[in-house]
Amino acid sequence: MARRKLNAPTSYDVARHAGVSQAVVSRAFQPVAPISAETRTRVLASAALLGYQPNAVARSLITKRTGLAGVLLTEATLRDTPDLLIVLAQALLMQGFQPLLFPCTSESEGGAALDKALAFGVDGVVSCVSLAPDDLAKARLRQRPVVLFNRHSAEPDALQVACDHASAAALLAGRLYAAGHRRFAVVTGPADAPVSALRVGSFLARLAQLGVGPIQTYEGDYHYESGHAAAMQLLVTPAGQTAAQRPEVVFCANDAMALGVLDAARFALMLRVPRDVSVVGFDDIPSGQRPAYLLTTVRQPFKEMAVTAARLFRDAVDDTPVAHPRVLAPGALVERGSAQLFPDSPGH
Amino acid sequence: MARRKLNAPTSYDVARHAGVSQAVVSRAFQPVAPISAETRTRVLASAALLGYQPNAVARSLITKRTGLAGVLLTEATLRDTPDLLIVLAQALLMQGFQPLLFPCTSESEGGAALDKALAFGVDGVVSCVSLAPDDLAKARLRQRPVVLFNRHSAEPDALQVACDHASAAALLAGRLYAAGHRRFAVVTGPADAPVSALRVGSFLARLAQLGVGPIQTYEGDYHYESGHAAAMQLLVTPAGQTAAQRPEVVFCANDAMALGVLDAARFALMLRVPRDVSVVGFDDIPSGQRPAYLLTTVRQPFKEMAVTAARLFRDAVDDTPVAHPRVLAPGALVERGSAQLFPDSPGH
DNA sequence: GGGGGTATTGAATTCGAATACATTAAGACA
DNA sequence: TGTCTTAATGTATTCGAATTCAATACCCCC
Repeated sequence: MARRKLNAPTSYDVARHAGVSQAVVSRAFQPVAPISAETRTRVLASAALLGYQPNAVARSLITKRTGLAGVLLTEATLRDTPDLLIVLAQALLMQGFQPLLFPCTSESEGGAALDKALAFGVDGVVSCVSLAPDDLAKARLRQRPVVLFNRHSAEPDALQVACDHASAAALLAGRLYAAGHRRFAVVTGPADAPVSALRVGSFLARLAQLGVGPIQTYEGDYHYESGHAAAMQLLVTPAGQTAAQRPEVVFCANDAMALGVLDAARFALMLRVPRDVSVVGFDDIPSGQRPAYLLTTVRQPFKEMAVTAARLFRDAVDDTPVAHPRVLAPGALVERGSAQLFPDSPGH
Repeated sequence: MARRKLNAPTSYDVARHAGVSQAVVSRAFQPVAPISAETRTRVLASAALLGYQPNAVARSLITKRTGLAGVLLTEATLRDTPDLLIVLAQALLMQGFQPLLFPCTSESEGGAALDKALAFGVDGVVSCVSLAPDDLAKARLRQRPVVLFNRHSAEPDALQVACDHASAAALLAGRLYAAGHRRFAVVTGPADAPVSALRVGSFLARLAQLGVGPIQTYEGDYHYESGHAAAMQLLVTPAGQTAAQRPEVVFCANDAMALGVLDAARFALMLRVPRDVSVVGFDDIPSGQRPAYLLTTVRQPFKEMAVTAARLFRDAVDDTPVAHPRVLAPGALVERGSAQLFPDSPGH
């Protein structure tokens, strides 16, 4: 490996220029250290003159801190809810950590991504992908905290911040039932998506509780197109069958698919929404808020979740004991025009 | 600062276990180094057993390489075109660099972000925000290459990959003119957005060339809402004025605003699109592709641009001379239903 | 004026892996 | 068999800042 020179000045250069020892230069850059005010200003002046900045790599070698936060997330998450990364990055920065990105193509890559993150010397990890118990154990062994974001671990003291998908989905199911709906269909996310399982599982459980069933299910992949395809299968009225067999409600594990369902229903199947069919999703992505969609959905309080996660993260990195390692944030039901939510509404 | 212990094994631990010197362990982990095949496998076996991974920080201290690529981008870019980050991250990973994120609230924060990135010891930077010549000079002094992504620098040997916004915008203007349109309005991005300036500037220049003018302009902020507001101002027909004064075409500096214009036109102003007004944008974001919008726009070849940028980046980091430091990728006109693009179409 | 304390400073060491250089072993060949 | 070459290994040093510990200076007060 070619030894490339960096023209960056070192603490020794500054020391020579300021007429002090290297140790003093080092101290001048720490917020609290045994150094007189005059010396500090003189050293900082020399440093500014020479354009010196402490070398983060050398510093990390001895402090065991890099100031890096590994952020694990799937491309699907990044694509569907870019806001999540934005607020998470902001929150981490606020706590003094720079987000180092580990994009994963699928949920199964979490372990490998964690290994990579640890190898990079991150101070800890915020994971928006699933991690096996073994992976968590490895991180713990290395003293690297892991905050699970919208992911769950059985370990009782694991740090986790999540939206209460289950409660929100159950609430939604109840609302739809109360509005008089009895024929439901569900579009799930990919089989390995834990969040989809939570949402769908809880939705179905609540309906079962209410005596509704059986419910037709379509396995999607979180993308718009799969929602479209799902609708084409779930909502067509085969020859000889009446519209009375058609589901009144399609619940989708995320908004992207719900938009696909909506478009397929309106533009391909010529159904009126919500008169002929109600469509509900999960996430509250921006496009669903537009007048062209007005999607009824559940909003995750990403901002609050991110701030909480970042705080948990910092406390864990600092070894500050945390009172509540598991935080569940309530999802907010956002009622818009894509679903019939009242029993007395026209059409019923 | 508390000296926290890391339970991670070091190369010395592996050396002891494998019965070799530390230097040999180091060599076992380099792809090409003077070490016998048997020794290497033995060392790697010991390493695997102990769970050893070379400490990236210590390695970086001597190799002057961190394997980190600073990625500077605005939150607006991340929100509107998350795909860009996805493909850019993938491309950088493919070249062996981990993306370290530096989100910027505005274009003006580029310099500060660059400083931070350099302080973190990144091997180089891919910047999707503007940088002043001074900033570029600083990075050059530190031997840290900077690849500008969709941003421009006057320096002749600056590394840059960009979409040819100007040509695409001019082409679009020509197409609209040829279709018979003569009354245009424009919604720009924020004043400090260079890409908006390019797109709008070129669009207007082409129209001026064709003898069209003057053209009403509205300064937006790249967000949906500002597009909506723009339409409410640009497309209303004040009392005593005829529809003949209304712009036939609204060109928006990005898709997000174009969707706002579209929705305002259809749902608030009750105009038919594209019969009453044509709306065109720039970016080809997913929501514009849906049947609810069918936005006519220009697609940037992000994938190719990202791959090119990552290759430039790697070559620059490796000091490999690059033949073409400035790459301009053509934008593709995507014709959909939101604009009247043919002279003989009904409505004219 | 001297003892005890405090505030600064400097010299030396440390972190963990990479590498220049020295050394040894093995094989080639006359 | 001895020399020369090449490959493999070990030893010692290096990267740059943080930190430990010793040394100094200064001040207070009896």
